[in-house]
Amino acid sequence: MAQITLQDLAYELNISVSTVSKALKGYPDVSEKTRKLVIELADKLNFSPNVVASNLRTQHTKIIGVIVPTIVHHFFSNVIGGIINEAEKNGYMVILLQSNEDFEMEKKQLNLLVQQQVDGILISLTVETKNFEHLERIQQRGIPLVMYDKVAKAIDCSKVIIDDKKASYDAVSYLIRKGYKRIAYFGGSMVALNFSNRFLGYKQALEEYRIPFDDSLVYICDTSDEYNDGYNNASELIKKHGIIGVDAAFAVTDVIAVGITKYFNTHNISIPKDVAVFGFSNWFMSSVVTPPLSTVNQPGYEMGKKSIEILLKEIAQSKDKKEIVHERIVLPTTLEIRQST
Amino acid sequence: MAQITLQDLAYELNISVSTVSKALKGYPDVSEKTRKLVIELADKLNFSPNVVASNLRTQHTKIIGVIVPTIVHHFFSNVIGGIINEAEKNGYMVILLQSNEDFEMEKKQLNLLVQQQVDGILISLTVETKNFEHLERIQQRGIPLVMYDKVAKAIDCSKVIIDDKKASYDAVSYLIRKGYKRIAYFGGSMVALNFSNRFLGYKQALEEYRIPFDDSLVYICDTSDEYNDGYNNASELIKKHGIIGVDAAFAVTDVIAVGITKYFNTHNISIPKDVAVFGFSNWFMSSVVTPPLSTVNQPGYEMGKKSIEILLKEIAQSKDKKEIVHERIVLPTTLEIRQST
DNA sequence: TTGTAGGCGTTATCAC
DNA sequence: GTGATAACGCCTACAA
Repeated sequence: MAQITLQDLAYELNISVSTVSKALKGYPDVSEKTRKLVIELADKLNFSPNVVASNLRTQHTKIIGVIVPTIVHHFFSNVIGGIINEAEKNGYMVILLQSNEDFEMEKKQLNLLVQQQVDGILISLTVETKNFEHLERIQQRGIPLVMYDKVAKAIDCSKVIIDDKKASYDAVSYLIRKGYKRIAYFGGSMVALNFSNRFLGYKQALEEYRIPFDDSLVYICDTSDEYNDGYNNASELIKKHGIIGVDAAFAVTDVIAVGITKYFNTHNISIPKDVAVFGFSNWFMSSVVTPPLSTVNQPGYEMGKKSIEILLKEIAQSKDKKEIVHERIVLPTTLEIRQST
Repeated sequence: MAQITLQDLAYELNISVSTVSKALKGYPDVSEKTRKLVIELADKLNFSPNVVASNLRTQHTKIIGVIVPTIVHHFFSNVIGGIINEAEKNGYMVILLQSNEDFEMEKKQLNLLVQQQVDGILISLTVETKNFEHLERIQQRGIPLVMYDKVAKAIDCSKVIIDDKKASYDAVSYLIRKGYKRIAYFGGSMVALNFSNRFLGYKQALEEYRIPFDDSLVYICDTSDEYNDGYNNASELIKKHGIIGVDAAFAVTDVIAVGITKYFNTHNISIPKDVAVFGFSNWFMSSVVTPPLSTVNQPGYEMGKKSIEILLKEIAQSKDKKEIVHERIVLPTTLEIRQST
């Protein structure tokens, strides 16, 4: 079934293609009568404009590219939801790509997006990303770029993040103020900036409240199997310190915290009486485990929404050749206190 | 920063545009020497072909459109993951749209995808979708269309689904064989085909094992607040039947089941001793609640993967003008038996 | 082996 | 108010 084009309409009505085009786009300089005629026929024939032709002509695609480390992830799927909803409201569509935390993939995908002539790019970096030439190349091309969640300091562009250090500082301070003194830390690979910042927040809180930092309370979990690693490390923790050597555990993700919870629950360690547990992210799950988990509320949807808002603004600015000023948005996190602390 | 084009390369090398094009695309009829020259220069200048121009010319975009009811949903984000991974492996990109269970949105989005000249469309229908003209129009246009999860019988296209009726029949049969006789049903709106099928499976199992169907054991939960509605309906259930009038609850989603679990846990009703609980979907969460939930394993990733495999096949067939034969894939579900039953 | 030329469907400029 | 014409950047017969 051949697509029907402006030409077909023009031919049918015995007018020129340009008039048809103008009529359809509501240009003022076409008579009411012909406009009606055109629109009627277009409707009747179910005309659907070919946007790739239009894109070629107008030099923009109304498509934005989004790269995300992993889609199947409560936080990121929220981000994506925020991005897509907001994009659509503004007449943009989203091409979604998943880097799987693979640096080479990230580079390749950025190229694909460039070739696709996307109007802008939203990216959360992989953990591996230490070299930023591919990102610089995007900027040299003049394609607006906004980073979210996992960002690169070295690149001068708008960024939307949370303050990981502060968030974990807040959580740990809360624990301390509640009277907990021996607070274990369950982290993820320090290679990831987010995680190392959360560690910094942990240490800062200890310091500020003059609680000695104890290396033996720090456990690093494998991020690819957080639940079981949380469980196993909780077991290690208790083996080493017993129930009296530790009174709280701060985990850097909810899944780790849930693993810890599981271990405690199955080994007659009462939460929070024997040991309190604090998570990070506020996944739905954290509200339904027993006991419900105190956690850091990480605003994924807002992060997506804000990111694309900024991107869209920069796209507009760059089209108008206005100077674009980069923003750095730090979204507030809050503590969701439940029964585990 | 102006994009660099084939013309620029041609000019620079003093050869024709078509030779450059051929060289870049590895055509056999260009000399080794010029090919090298071209590729070198392209690399040096960081040339990136404009695929929208190419798309216009070749009449395909290597983009497929995906419409999903909701992104922030464990099952669907798995589906999306499967789609995107498989698409990328085959050189396709994905435009992701979210219908939010809104029929008008669905129609509009389908139009957007048509205008965008996507090579194919993957869709899971909204609950509201009772009229299928918009889908027929897609097919009239000759755009390959595959439906997954929520499909329309009336439309003749490939479909990838699970057998909801059988899955719930299996679950309930399992309960019966385990000795449970008073099995409550916690469903979702019967307007949704998936849910009404699950209800049918429930009834079929009862029938087959000659257990009388009892209306008062059926509870319909509000799908927009499953957790609380599961909780509240569990309360209703116990209010009406007490602990002796019911010995199991089959819920049509894991979230409902978790709500039920919560109610039982907080009201000293022992799972599974007093009442067993069975869920549906096998979200991660179901494995970490207390007690771990028996549930139906619903293969989201595979559904996405299979859907796009079929779509890609049909795209190829339609390009080759081969006759395309529609498939109907019913992905197997399994029972994940844990400690709640 | 290389080049010429036409066209994909739309939009924008400029004449009429 | 309308229409002719020239791009946008690439691909591909076909010709040289």
